Amino acid sequence: MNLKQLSESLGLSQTTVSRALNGYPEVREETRLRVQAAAEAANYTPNAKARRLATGRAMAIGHVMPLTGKEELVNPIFADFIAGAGEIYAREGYDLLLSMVPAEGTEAAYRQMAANASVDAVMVQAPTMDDPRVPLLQELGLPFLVHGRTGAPDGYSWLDVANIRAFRRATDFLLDLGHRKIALINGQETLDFARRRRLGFEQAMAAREVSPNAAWMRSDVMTEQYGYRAACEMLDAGDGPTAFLASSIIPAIGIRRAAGERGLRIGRDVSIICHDDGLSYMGNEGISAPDGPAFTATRSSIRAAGQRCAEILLSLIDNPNQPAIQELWDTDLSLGRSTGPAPA
Amino acid sequence: MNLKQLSESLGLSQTTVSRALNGYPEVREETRLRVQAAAEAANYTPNAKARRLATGRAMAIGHVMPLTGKEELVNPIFADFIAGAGEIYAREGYDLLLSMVPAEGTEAAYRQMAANASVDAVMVQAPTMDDPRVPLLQELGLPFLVHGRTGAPDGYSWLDVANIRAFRRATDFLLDLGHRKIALINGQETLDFARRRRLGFEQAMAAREVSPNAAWMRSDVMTEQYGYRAACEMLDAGDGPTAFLASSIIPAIGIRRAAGERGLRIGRDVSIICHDDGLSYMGNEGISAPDGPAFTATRSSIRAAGQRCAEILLSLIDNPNQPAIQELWDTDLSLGRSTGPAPA
DNA sequence: TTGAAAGCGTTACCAA
DNA sequence: TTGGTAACGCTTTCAA
Repeated sequence: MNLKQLSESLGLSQTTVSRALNGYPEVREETRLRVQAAAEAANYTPNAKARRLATGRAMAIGHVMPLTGKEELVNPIFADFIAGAGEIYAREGYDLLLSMVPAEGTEAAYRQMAANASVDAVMVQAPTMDDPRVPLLQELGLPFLVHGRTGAPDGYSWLDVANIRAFRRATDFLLDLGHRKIALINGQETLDFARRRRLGFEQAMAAREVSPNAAWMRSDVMTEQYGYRAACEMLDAGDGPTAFLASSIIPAIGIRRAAGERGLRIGRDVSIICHDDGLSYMGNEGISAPDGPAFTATRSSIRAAGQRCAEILLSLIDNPNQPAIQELWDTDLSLGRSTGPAPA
Repeated sequence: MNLKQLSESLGLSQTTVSRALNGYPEVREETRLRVQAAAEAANYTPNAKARRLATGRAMAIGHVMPLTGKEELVNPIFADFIAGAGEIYAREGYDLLLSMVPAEGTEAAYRQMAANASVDAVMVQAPTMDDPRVPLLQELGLPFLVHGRTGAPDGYSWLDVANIRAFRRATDFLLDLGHRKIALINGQETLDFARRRRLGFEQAMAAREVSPNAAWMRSDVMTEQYGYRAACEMLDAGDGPTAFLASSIIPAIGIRRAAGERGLRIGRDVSIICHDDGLSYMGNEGISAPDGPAFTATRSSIRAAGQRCAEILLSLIDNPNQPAIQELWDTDLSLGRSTGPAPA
């Protein structure tokens, strides 16, 4: 059943039927109802391909996932974020176009998308301090939303979690438990969030006049190896940390392993907290078992972030000239679980 | 630049230019070259939207990822598989449409895709023994390829790894090292591959006349919790297994944790092997650190499987009436790493 | 408030 | 081997 047939069956023109179905105001209400009923009855769905051609809109959003050689894994949070965003896309009739490309190929991927107008907008994930995608997408004139921020977070739209606050809180939580010997297993500081997280950690420590041990503040690509080795070094040096604050679940798994091998029980001898809101897709995996690390960002909060990001992104398509939208989200803290008692 | 302008600039008809560019045989070679050169020079790309309408083809492949409540995570292997498949799709001009939906919503998702013809074919992942998607997609007339097999693997196309052989080999490997007390941490047997893997394990054990301990053969949703608890029980019962063979990396992480907490060193006191080729997307995460579990399916082999699956799927679109294609792949074994010495 | 008709940019059929 | 032209199914402009 297509528009022509439907309109003929109603004794109306295609124009009127189209207008009625698309919510144009110049249709008599009675007509609209009649049309809607008929469309429903005939199980009519407008042909997406024809609509795309006629409107010039792709009715699709692009998600590009860069894969670097170092990455063993994809951030599990990616799935929740996409699930949330995809829900909104589907509701609004948009498709989600995914391309996973080698990191070197991302620019080409975006250019391709722009060239053949296969997407109406793009979601940008895991931004670096000086992310080249921002100027690129501006040049291409493709609407985009950054999940996270770059070093110069102006002139474009983003949604970010309050990383400084999240890490200040997480650190406070450990301090409240009596921990003083806290290690920070952070991501690379070329990523905006890593810098902010360190700041939050430092602020919380300073507020209690606890000086952080420089040897316990690490910053690297967040692999399990990294977490494992860092924890081994710290724990084997004697008088090691009683708590670890990790920037992702991946190194936290390594930390847990290092602790386990030394007979240290998580939640008893050593505490691990990790915060992973999906801003980093660098070698992350995830796990949130009881007795494992406590999280400061939950699956549902990440899904909600995905939804909100999608909403903003879609609104950007319709109003390309509006001022940039910038939203700072507070983290959905779910601490207090298995983080271990205070040291004596 | 569109076809009309290009053809006018060449003094040819749109028809001829279109034919030249699309490799139709009835074009004089000289003409074709001239057209191709002009297209190149003008940086002409056919408008995908118009082409879709004219041909009726969506030029897109659907990947539906069901999310169940139980899943904490997405299989990391999913990324490699998609990256491989996406490479082929991109090369052939196809888009990858991803939808992550709650498990209950998958049927609706497929019906939607079929109804508005938004995809030309569908990739089916993680099939169960009696997967309803197979008859559904047959009913919908949507070409599809199953990665894995259902219990009745006939009448449709699939690509699967030789699970029996993979597990026979992995078990042999452990037996060769001298292990006799081997635990099998398997997935649910509603999944075809889990049954096959058990068979492979049993065959290898039987061939050496080692009788498996029934208490050490587990089958469940592959979460870390599951692996952790199973390993705890086995290790705490006294005279526990010296080696674990896991059906996914997720439970392997739990096993490793249980071992660590008991002061057992992986690769010294206990061996862990896991095989994860991406056939299960149920709560999997992945990790392949040295000194961690050894894998019997590597990232590159999974990527290759993704590529091959994509090739087959695309070929199915063009020849809808050909007999079903069924390919059984051998696993790219990468054993021999950190699996631990034989017990005394 | 409704309708006729002109796009949108291809592909594909039928003639030449 | 090439060209004219009718689809493809919608949206949108212009008239009524």
